[in-house]
Amino acid sequence: MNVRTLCLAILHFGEVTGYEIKKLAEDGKFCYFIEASFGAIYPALTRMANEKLVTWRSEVQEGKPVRKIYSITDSGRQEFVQSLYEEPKPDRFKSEFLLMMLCSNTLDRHYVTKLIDKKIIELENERKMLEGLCDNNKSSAETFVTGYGLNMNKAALKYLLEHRSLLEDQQFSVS
Amino acid sequence: MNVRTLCLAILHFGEVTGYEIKKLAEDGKFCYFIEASFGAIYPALTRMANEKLVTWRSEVQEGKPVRKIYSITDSGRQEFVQSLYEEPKPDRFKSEFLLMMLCSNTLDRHYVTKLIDKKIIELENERKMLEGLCDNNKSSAETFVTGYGLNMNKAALKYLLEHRSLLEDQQFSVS
DNA sequence: GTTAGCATGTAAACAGTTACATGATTGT
DNA sequence: ACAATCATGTAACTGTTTACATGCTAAC
Repeated sequence: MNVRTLCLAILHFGEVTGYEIKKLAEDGKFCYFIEASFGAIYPALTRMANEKLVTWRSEVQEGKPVRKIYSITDSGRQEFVQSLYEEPKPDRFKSEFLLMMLCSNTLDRHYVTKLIDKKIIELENERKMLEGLCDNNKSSAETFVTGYGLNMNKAALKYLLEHRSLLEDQQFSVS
Repeated sequence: MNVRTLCLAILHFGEVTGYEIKKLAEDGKFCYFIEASFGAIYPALTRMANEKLVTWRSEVQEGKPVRKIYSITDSGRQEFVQSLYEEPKPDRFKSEFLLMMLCSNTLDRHYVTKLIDKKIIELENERKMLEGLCDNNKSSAETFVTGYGLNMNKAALKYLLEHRSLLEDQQFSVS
């Protein structure tokens, strides 16, 4: 997976601007794929427009910058669907929080509690976001994917609440 | 998180070779942090040895290559613990599988079934690996972290089994 | 008055991947 | 025979991040 494929994937579901791609990959419906910065998205879109995988039109708005609205072309869609038949890389869950928890006995006890509290709030906010997404699903595939994320989120939250004492009641080393 | 911090984190828990760091970050106890290739790990260790954050000794083995066993130094440990007090980046779950499922109605029905079956086997293998890790935990922090991973794995597996019909019973587009 | 959101884009710098090189042993 | 495991390392390449540039609106 790279920024190119991410853009094609989002464009496969409808017209968007570069700015919207960023938002959708960050928070929205497409948050399970990769993160991408503007410095990666805009050049990718420009290159793909040259290669005729996407096209765009300008939309002038009053008091706001011009929007470049991108659409996927037939050859773009073809390349995208073809990429779906390539061997998927294994799923990965990565967490700096878990590294901190693994080393929690070398940290300050109150800092650990603060980190856990913050993580709980983060998970609750993510849950609200995901529940919002679930409400306006169109297809059963969308229901499956947003449901998957919500399921993982709830599992993490439940585990944290039930097992945080394992970390907070341990022996802390003095520094 | 970068390769440097990953190496320091693993060395914080004991002496290892570059080769072992790769394995531990791939499959082992440290699989929740980042993936790193040999081409990233070896130069990182060499650089950190120059900076006196780590040291190493050679171990000659018969019929096998020489092993360079790395240890963390006091200043290495100091830098590492300090990095644990920096704001953690949000956790992320990334999955090419979910992208495929999101687009499953444009794929071949049998291919979708095959992908789900493969994912189930992958999750079961991961579960066995994690259960192996859980058995030889030393601290409650380790118990917490391996338990977290196992909990997420089980939640994913359960969801997949209960909801796969959502994908397999949908209307597929003809190509 | 400052921050955040909307919106696009460039260019230098960097981190990390991929491919290659080497070589013995063990398993299929 | 061939692939896999153990084990270290280099170098070219590439993809991406970070920082900068621009500018208007709305909220706090």
